[in-house]
Amino acid sequence: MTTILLVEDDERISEPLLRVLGTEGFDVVHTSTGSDGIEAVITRKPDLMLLDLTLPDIDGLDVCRKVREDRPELPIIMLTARAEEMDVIVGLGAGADDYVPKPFRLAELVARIKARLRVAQAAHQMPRELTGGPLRVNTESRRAYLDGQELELTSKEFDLLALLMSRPDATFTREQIMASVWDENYWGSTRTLDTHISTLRRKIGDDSDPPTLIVTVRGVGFRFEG
Amino acid sequence: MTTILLVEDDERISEPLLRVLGTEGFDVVHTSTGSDGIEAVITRKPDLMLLDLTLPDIDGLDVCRKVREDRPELPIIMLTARAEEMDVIVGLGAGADDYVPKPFRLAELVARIKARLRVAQAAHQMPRELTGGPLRVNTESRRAYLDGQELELTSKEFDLLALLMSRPDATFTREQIMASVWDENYWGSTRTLDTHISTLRRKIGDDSDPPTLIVTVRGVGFRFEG
DNA sequence: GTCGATCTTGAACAGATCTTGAACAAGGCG
DNA sequence: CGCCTTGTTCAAGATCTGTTCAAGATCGAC
Repeated sequence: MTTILLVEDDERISEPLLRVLGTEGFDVVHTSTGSDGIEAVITRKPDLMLLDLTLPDIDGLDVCRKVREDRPELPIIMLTARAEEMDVIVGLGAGADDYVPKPFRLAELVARIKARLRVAQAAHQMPRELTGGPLRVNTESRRAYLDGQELELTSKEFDLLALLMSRPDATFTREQIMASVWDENYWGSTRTLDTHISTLRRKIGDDSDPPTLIVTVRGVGFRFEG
Repeated sequence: MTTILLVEDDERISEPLLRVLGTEGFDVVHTSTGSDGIEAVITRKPDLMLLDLTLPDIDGLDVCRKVREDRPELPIIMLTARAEEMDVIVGLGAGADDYVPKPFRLAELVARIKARLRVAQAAHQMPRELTGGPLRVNTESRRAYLDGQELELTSKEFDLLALLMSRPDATFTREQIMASVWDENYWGSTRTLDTHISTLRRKIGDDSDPPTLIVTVRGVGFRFEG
């Protein structure tokens, strides 16, 4: 569950926001003051923070800096009263990730929130892990594991497995696979692909008959089933 | 000098933008088509990319994805014709860092550009001290230690080791290493890299067979395992 | 310019990896 | 069932890759 912290004292803004974010499936924590907001960052560990620039107690920029000390990676979106203020904020370099001038369209803010969350996620789980069945594949380190134990795959075998596992349950045609794992215009008119599928199946322990992990789609290609 | 690449075919938008960005002290490269844009990313090495969603040749989203393959860290700001399109873009997850709906205030766009550059810079700062296994590397003093004892590394050897250790367990392709330690467009079609890996391994005492610190990923490149 | 350090290059080797064809198995269709 | 097509497996050999060495080129300090 994704938790969003909203620090905003103006109810005319917070009320509709809470409603929309709720329907979008987010878990929303709301505070009206900066100090409560800082506390909530620690206690509620939000995935993203929406921060009003003008708060009754502490300046939003100071809240931002304070939060940055503890959670430098937390995505923070600043809500500013006027677009002109953005220059100032950026100049001050408080460390917000995004700035949305009020008034804003709710859909736009939601889009920005999702964009920010996606970027944060991408940056954090940089090791792109593909899992399916007993297999785990890390495309960054180029290692593959069967039941937690590392497999010794060759380059082609790894590419092949990673491709199939990138879209589990999707059937890849032989042409697609050749174009992706081999060269775009390579045309080994032979049994090359089958041989690799064969050794790969053996290495990943897919020895039932017919195989259950890498499934043959006769006349078309292959499919990975997690 | 900070270089910004603007990919935009509509002159009513690009013309004022070029002017403002120029006065802001940026070095601006302008292309009108997506394919020229992709080329400019490689040849001009921009620090940030402004990308129109609708281009005469390639869809802006495809340009974005293509660029992401080579330069995953390049900040990309998408210019979208209408705010409503943002939802779509975000949903498609092409990997832009920010989305600015047209029409936009120039000051706001400039603010966003500066914010994005600041974030990118902060994220890029290499940690001064890298450790892994018996090795410790200080990128500031450019010294490396093996079990606390200083190593005598040449410049290339140091860069190579620092690069590999900057992301332990990540496999770097030969191309990535050459682009990073040597020049972007250097193409020593020879065994240069291997020779350096070889001497580096000897110096860091990685003499088991196969080596355990700098691991060969056959057909791809190398990986540091701490 | 000279000298030493560093970097690059090509050759030779070892070994891993890939490809190929053949033989066989399995499915599809009349 | 018989025939054709398609997929699987195997072993052999071709090809590709990485390692190391030694020599030559280049660079930088003096």
